[in-house]
Amino acid sequence: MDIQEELKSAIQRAVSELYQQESGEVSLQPTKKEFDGLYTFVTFPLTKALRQAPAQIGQAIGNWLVANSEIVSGFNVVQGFLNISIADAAWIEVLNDIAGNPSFGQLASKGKSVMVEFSSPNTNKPLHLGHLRNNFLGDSVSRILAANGYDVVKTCIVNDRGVHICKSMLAYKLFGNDETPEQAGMKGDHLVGKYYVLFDKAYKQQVEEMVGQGMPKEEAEKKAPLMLEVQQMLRLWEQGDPETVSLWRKLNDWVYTGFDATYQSIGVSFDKTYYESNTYVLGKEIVEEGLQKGVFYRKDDGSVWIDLTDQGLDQKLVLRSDGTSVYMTQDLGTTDLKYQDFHNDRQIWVVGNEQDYHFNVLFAILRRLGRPYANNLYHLSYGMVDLPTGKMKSREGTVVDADDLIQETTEAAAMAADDAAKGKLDEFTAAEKASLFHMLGLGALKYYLLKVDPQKRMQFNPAESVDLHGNTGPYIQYVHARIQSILRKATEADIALNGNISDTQLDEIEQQLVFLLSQYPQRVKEAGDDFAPSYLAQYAYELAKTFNQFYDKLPILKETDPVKLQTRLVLAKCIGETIQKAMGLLGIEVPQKM
RNA sequence: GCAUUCGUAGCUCAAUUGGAUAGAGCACCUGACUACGGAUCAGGAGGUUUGGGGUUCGAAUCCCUACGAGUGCACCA
Repeated sequence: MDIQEELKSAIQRAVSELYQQESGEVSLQPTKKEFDGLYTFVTFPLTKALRQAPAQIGQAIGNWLVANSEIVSGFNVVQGFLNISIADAAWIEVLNDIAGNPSFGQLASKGKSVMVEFSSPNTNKPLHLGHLRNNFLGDSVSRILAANGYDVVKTCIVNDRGVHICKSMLAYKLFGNDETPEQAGMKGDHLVGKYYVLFDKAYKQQVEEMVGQGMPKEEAEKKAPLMLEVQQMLRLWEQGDPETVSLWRKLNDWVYTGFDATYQSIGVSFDKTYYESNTYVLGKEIVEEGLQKGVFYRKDDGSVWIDLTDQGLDQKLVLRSDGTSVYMTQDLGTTDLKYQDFHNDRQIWVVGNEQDYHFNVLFAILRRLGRPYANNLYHLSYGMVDLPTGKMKSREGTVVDADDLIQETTEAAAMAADDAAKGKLDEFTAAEKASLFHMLGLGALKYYLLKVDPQKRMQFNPAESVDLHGNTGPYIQYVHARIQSILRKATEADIALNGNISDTQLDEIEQQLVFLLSQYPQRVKEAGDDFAPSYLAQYAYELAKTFNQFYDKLPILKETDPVKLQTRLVLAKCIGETIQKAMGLLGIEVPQKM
């Protein structure tokens, strides 16, 4: 039973019977805590059409509902707000429905597919905090879309070629002495990152020396021997020079091994990985096509452009005068390629907001080219992650490394367990403990990054991110463990959960909990519509918090009335399952014990 | 300069998309049957939603404006 839908249609009937008018779409909102009731109907919008005072309308509809709807048990009117209370019997029916539906919250298949592209790292350095926000968002949005009934394809485009990786390659060639990750005792991505930093140091030094000898800085930056060598290396790579290519392979392989370990550690995977070294030449045919269609135009020097000034955008280059492609050309090509590979109904990119303009232009071009998919593209843009000390800058060494961060949060969880778990983990093996602490540490981190609106720039406070109290991942994980403990005790006491609860009187907080549970599918939908994991983070917290209040207020196992005992156990079980599902959509696992 | 995003408690974030007395957590105070798991719960204090104007029954939310912050405006990716 869907109480909300029934209420809506009941209100529509009320309006048409009482006033002989159509109310149109009825929208309900949760009642504020200080008032009685769980659903609120706002009557202000009806005042004009019905020519009555808001409170009068509320009274009339309220009376009608109590008289004509079985699910409505009472109401009160405050100004123009009609607060509606629902009968216990209806809540129990809802709870029985939820308890009997294993796929509660999984919405019906849409018969449509969506591609989510995220992560998309460069291969010259390890993943850092900013990447984590990206990965967590992309992974979570993929799960949310799947729960919304889409077939989801997760992709990653690895930027494995270009000047940046040549910098690491050159530094390795000059200073590396054939060092391997094993010898260095480092993950491959960290080792390659080390040489990237070394390059930058050596390069800066060269530039400084040249400036000291009187050369303007800009000129020195271009003419520094190291930079010239990097560019030569890139040319050699493009020509397929065997030595260069083999060095490139070696370093990239190390990086991939390192990335794989990180991805596995954070629980992220992809259905398909594209490599830019394979796709960077794509898009030139599209430029031809655009010229023929008159979407693009060629300048005298041979470069190709599109004029988007009528859309408030600029003129944009799509092909250089020497015939080589730019970023935009490649993205046109890969977008087409991805569509040819999977024919997804929608494509989503999880990319930082510094590329907002790029995606505006990309989508505009694809629309003008008449691509059939062009109206179903979406850039999930997210803000940067700042440190309390300011902005992260990789060259200044102020980045927070992803692997280090996960290790720190895991250690924090382990330390907290020492004084909090108090013997509950005694039967755990060392490996089980390690995996639990990883689950908790990662849960803290993911929750911390996902609970805020993606669009907003956010601040990362290391101390807060490992906090396990209050509005945090571990708080919610704790509630799940707590519920499992209760259910275990029930089993030990031979209390069977027969699932179907008979009518009984519910406490206010129990109603509140069933109400929250019943909201879950709608939250899943909203999170999918808005690509907003934060909705589910908040939902999980709200559910966990309300459960704790319930737990504190009412006995469960100590309850003597068998019907109430049964009701509370089923309620607890459903809350545990829903917490697990909601957290699962954030990519966060929940423990049986902690 | 142009474009764009943002500005909410001391700090980090919410606010069901225009609804009621703007809510949580952290930090700070005060309390809770020797815990059905205290990684908890109850309470206190903390706000002119950056300032100013407008729209309307009603604005943190929409419009205008000033101020402040971020990002983008490469024949880089």
